[in-house]
Amino acid sequence: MDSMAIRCLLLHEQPDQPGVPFKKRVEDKRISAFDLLATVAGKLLLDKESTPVSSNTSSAEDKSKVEKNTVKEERRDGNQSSKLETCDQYSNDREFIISQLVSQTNDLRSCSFRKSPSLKNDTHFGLTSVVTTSDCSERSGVLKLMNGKIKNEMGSLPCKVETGPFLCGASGGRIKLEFENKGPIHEELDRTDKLSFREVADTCPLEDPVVVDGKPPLLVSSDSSGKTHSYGFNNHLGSFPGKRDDLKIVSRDDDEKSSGCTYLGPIKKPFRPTPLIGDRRIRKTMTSKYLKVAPRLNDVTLSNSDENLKSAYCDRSAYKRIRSERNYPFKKRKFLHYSSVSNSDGGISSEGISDSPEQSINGNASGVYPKMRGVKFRIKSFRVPELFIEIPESATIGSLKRTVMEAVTAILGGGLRIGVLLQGKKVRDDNKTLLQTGISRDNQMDALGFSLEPNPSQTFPSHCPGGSPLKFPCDTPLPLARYPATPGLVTRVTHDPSHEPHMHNLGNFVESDHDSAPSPTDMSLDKSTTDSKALVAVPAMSVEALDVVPAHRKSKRSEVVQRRIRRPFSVAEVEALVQAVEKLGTGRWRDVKLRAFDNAKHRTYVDLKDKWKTLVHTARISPQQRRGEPVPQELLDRVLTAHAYWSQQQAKQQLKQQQQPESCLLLYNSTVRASSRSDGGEKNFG
DNA sequence: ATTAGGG
DNA sequence: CCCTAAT
Repeated sequence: MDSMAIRCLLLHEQPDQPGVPFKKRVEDKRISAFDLLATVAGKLLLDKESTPVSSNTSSAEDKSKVEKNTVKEERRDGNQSSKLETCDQYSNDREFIISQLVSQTNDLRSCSFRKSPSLKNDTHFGLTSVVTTSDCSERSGVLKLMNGKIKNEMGSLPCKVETGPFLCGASGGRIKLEFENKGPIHEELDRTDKLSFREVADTCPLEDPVVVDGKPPLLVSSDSSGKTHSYGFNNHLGSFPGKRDDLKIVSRDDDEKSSGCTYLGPIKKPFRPTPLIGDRRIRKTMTSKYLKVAPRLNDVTLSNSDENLKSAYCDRSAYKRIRSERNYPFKKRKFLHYSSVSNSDGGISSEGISDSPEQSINGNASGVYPKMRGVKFRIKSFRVPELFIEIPESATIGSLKRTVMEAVTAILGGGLRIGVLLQGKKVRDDNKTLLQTGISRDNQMDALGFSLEPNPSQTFPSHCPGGSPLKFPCDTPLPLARYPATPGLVTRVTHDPSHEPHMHNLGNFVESDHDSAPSPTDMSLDKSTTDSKALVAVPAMSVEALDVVPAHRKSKRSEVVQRRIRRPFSVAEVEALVQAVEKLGTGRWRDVKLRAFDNAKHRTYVDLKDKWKTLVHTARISPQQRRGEPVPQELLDRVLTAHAYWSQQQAKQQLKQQQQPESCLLLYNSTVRASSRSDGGEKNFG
């Protein structure tokens, strides 16, 4: 019946694939789209054997051949119809795309993987497969768009749902993707975004042991308590002898202490009987507290896992919003205990960089580095980006699942790219070698991380008239701040005005958050984004969503919680701050934030408060002692004036409060008395 | 979640 | 900016 299928089409055929072709597995529905992506992504990063990719990733010729990648989905559900379409503008460096999801049923969305023009004409690789996710959520799982909507609403997200690893596929828990590439790594590994899907596919070890802990997408019944796991899926994959790489896809429990389980073999251990809805657990959190299920820092999760979706049944409104929160401030993550993961090779610590057999790297390496040394990476997991979903209460769980699947599909459909983060900064120069970049087996690799990024050029449904069901959060999560995205990389989607928060920002000057903090490396802040005053949103999955934290952190003690990047206030911001404070006073930072910085997601009320503090200080010191971008004296004067005024007001208030009690019984006269007394107080201060 | 302050 | 304490 409603079986949803994801068809992956790679334009080229891959000739030599020993063992059971990946293609086959996909076709056999043994692997989910996520798996595929995860694998691809993982391979992309890790398996560099074949990457001499040289310069022109895609020639003009190639471009011409690029097929319009589209993720089109149309659904006619009652009176709602939505269409999801990605633009076909692809940057050269984006090589793989999930362009279509093909559903076997009429209302399914289709998506297909298409490889953009290959870097090299000589290679080829192709894979035409169909992944059926039908059984994922429910037997009758259909990925048709539901009435649900995925919104970009940020605030009130009463629900937190913990989703399982794959939308379809493994049961609850996050899936970890671990790679241990034993093969040589090309020195230009950082050139990730130039890898094409083809390349990835080429190197994709089809025979890698892929074990997924969790219910098999196909043979699962949600009620199956203990045996929900692996079956089918695992078996299939497990049957593949893993040789070249040790690829482990492990899904692990989301619980705080979730200790991942890595199964190398086809057999996986039972998950603790947890209420599962289909393949995903939904946890209700009656309290508005976020579940602290942050991922371990060194994990790269490929699921919403940690991101607990807040389940919310609190929202009585017609819609329930489910928010998959992912990027949560590192702060939260830092508290995670690193329960010793029972993972196979467990150590979080150990795997840093290890020597690999030296391999001759092709010409590219140029003789600069006579001895090419390999670097070994291990990515434990990737996380899926944040999604906001809105769906009618009347919707069924099944539709919910489908909606989520849809959302994810939409994201994936846009294509992903890999980002490399070093010391929290994005390494954009794809041509640098690892060594040049500072990634060598000798260094700590402390801050090396990878991230899945949305395809920049992708345009999400935001444009769809009538509001598309998919929306991405307009705010940019903190992570972004930490890992400043390359302006160019961040997809900026024009917001749907209807969802735009009140903009009474004084003068609206506060540039929405161009989150990409001007990082030193990125002075090329393209004007394009800067120019347009239009509010832009960064697709949820943008950058950070998929943050990947270094798999090899020192883990010692320093869960080095990276500090937020410094973002000096611009004069315009100071102006807005001053104006807001003049009006609201110094004790209402939250209001100040809302009023003047509502669009600047990276400015928290605490930041504003701190800024005010420094402004006051700055205003008091001599101009010579001031540093940074000079703030107009006029503004500083206003700061002092406002500060003095509000300090006085505050004092008055305190006086009142001290006096109020006395007259509290005199309801009738209290006001009069209080005011008269306060007047007196005012004089004292004045 | 906010506010206030010290660091 | 971060961190805490107190709301």
